[in-house]
Amino acid sequence: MPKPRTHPRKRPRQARSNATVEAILQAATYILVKDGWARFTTNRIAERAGVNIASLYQYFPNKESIVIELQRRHMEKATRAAPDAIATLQAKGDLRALFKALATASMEEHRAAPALHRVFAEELPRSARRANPAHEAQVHALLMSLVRPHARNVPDLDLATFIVRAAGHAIVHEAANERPELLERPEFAEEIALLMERYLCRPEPPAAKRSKTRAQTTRK
Amino acid sequence: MPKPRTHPRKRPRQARSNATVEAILQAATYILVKDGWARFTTNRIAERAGVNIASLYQYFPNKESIVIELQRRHMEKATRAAPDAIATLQAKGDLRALFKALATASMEEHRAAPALHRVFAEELPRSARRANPAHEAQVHALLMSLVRPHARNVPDLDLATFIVRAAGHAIVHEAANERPELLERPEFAEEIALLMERYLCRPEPPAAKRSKTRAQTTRK
DNA sequence: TGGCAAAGCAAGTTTTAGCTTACATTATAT
DNA sequence: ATATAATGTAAGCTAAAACTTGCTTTGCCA
Repeated sequence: MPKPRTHPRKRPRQARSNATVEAILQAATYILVKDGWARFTTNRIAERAGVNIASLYQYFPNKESIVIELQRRHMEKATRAAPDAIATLQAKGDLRALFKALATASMEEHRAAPALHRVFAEELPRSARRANPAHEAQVHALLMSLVRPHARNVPDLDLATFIVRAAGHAIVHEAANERPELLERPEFAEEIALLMERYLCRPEPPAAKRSKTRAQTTRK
Repeated sequence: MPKPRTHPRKRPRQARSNATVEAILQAATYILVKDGWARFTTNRIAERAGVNIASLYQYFPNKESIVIELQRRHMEKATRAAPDAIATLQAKGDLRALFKALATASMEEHRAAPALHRVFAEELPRSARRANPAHEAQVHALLMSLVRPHARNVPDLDLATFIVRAAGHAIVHEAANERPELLERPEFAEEIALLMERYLCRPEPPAAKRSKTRAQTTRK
């Protein structure tokens, strides 16, 4: 039994083959967005791209590799804008501003390619999903470091960071799917930022049971 | 061309056939949870259930109907517990307590069948998903009515409700998938409740630009 | 106890998706 | 301009998945 292929047989070298690859990816995007994963077949992709199915298999070893390339490109675009947004905002030193910027960036990203984003997040079978725990952990650590200096009276910062990340992502994602008009409203980003700020920046704890005023807890 | 079947050919009438149906659903659950949608095939289901594939097609008109029945049963179980939790908590009249109870209920539900829940939420193709906008709208309206009496200085309650719902659901769901141990910790529910309460129960607005102390805005 | 409906099954049929083979055409470099 | 690599395609193969047909067995009830 021939082991399943893992690399493309050829890499596009001339302009013509490059165009072929682009056509394939464009057709793949179209089909994925319009018809979903269930009807995402190599035959259909090749047909819509106007290239022969065999050509498709010259540049992609298998079906999965196509969707992986789509995700790679998407991620590339998405992460290009993030760092400077963070840097700019960290200077301001304001939790609210930070989250507003993050929310806005996320909203823009979703607005740019809402359907594709939905498919990546919801519709791909687990096998085709970027299982990238390292990246996830990195994001988590970064967010936590951003938040730490401004958090007030948060007993478990790791937990809080988890909550903030999950909530932030899901809110924008849900909005993109169910209420796309929200992505156009700046107040939406403001509300998200407010949610985060009020959660992370808490008043002095009720001073347990006995001590009424003390309470300088910054434990851990 | 024979139109695609939509109803089962037979309904189980005797004990034996009833057991067959149960075996099918049990096997379907197992496969869905263990191997995911991609390997969720009628042949495999029948094999694991120990029944003939043709028998399966006596009681289920097609593959989708199996997963739909699974979802129906799951929802049935899940919604049985909700109403009294709400009723009990509405009496208390405390936003924090309400959200803590809701979060706890959600956590328990996820804990009971985490894998199945994940599959329903993430892995099913759109065709097999319960597209039930009416139900969604109902939940939204209910939550908004629960929250309204306690919200303070929330300019757009509909938006806030959307945010709260999306966030609440996603946080528990993410936890179930990535940090299942959180589902065991009561503080987790407390943190979620805190997130909601602090977001919905806001201090008097900063009184625009000039007036320093006044500010009794409850606009809209 | 025999007749009939319910239940069950072996062994298909059909379709289609993923992928390959074998050959034809086009570009590049010398 | 011609050898050679790059690119393209027609026509399949293979396997598996959804679903049927035709028949046998089981249970119910008079």
